[in-house]
Amino acid sequence: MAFSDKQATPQKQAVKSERMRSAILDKAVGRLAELGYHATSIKKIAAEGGFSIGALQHHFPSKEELMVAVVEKALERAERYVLRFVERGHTNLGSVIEASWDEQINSPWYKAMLEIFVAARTDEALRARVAPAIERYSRETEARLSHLLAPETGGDKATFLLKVSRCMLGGFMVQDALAMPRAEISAFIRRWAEFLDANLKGNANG
Amino acid sequence: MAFSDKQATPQKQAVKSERMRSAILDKAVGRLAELGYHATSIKKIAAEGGFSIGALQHHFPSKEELMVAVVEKALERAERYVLRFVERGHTNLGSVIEASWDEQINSPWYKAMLEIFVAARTDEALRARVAPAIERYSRETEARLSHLLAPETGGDKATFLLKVSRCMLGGFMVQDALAMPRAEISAFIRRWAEFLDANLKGNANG
DNA sequence: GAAAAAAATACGTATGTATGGTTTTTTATT
DNA sequence: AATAAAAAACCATACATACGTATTTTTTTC
Repeated sequence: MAFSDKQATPQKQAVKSERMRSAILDKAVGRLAELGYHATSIKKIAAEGGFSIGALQHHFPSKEELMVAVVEKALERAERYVLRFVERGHTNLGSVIEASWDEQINSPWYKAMLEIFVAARTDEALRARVAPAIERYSRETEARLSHLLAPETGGDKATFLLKVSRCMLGGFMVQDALAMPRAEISAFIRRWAEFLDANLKGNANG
Repeated sequence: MAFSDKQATPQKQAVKSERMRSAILDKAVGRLAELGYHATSIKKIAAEGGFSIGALQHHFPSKEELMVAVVEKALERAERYVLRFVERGHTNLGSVIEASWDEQINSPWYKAMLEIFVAARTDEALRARVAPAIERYSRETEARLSHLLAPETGGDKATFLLKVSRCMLGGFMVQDALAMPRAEISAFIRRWAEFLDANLKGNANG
């Protein structure tokens, strides 16, 4: 018993630590999605999350460190989402995109990531930390998808249109969706999904 | 002489005022594009522009007022740009888009507008002021373009793909272009332009 | 001399981080 | 096995700085 205690307890700290880290990240994402980058402060995250500034600083020594961690976790989630879709056999891009609009783009994690991306455009140090994660995600996901998505068309065109769709949804949310009623938004997304499928089924060039 | 002076000068104040207004807007755009929304302060604009905070406050009583003015002027410029293109007879969307990437999306005015859009997502008051301008721009531009762009296809599909392109370029700049070498960026844009033209020349369904 | 424009300063608030102290968990010693 | 030392996790406060705006004063235009 004493023996097993000594072997079991050494993980207690690591578990607690990981739990706190995760809680901080969740709160950070919530605040970023709701308030935006420039209104999301370390103090607000701590206060609203119920943990101290000291604890936050211990796990993420600076705001930059925290933001990088958010992006990395958000990209992991996005990667898992797309792969899960494809591995289930949904090879038509249209339905993937239409579902992504609700479940991905409009999720707190994506919105938080977007805030950080925009901040990174004008923050050299932040961009240098974030860019590799984006690049890796983009490369790996596309490589894995290229032979899974619509294999009869070679996958190349599908991969291209997936990237286009990703950009399109992101830009749409930032620009147009800001001033558009819900019904129009989903109609627009649906039309794009239909356009995609029609374009991928018909021919194999591209 | 005194008489002619009195008649010539009554516009002096209005001219000066307009000049100052325009100078402030230009500096604001420059700072927004370079530093981002949260690092663009009234004080920095004033200091770097060489005018006092009082002058700035006189023309734009609040930061929100200034941001709204930037968006309105930016949208005017964007509208003029597209219309000029089409009125010159460039009816193939691909070339419009390819040129837009360099001349529009990567211009300070667009970058500044994007910063404000993103800020507006989480700033209810700002969004309420900005949304009508976006909506008007979107509506009017598309209405005027729908019968000018690729009229043989009915214009509807072309208008749709123009909107898609706008969103795509915006999202691309925010997300992917952040971590992409220049050569890859322009290759991607070119491929999209070619895809557009192929898609609009071939058939008229959509 | 009245009005508009521009300037200067002051105020309250919030930010990110550095610092020093407390508690909890782990490791080492006996 | 018990306990002391070390390390990791957590906490509270202080500091320098920057923000947007309100206020008051000066200058320019009419």
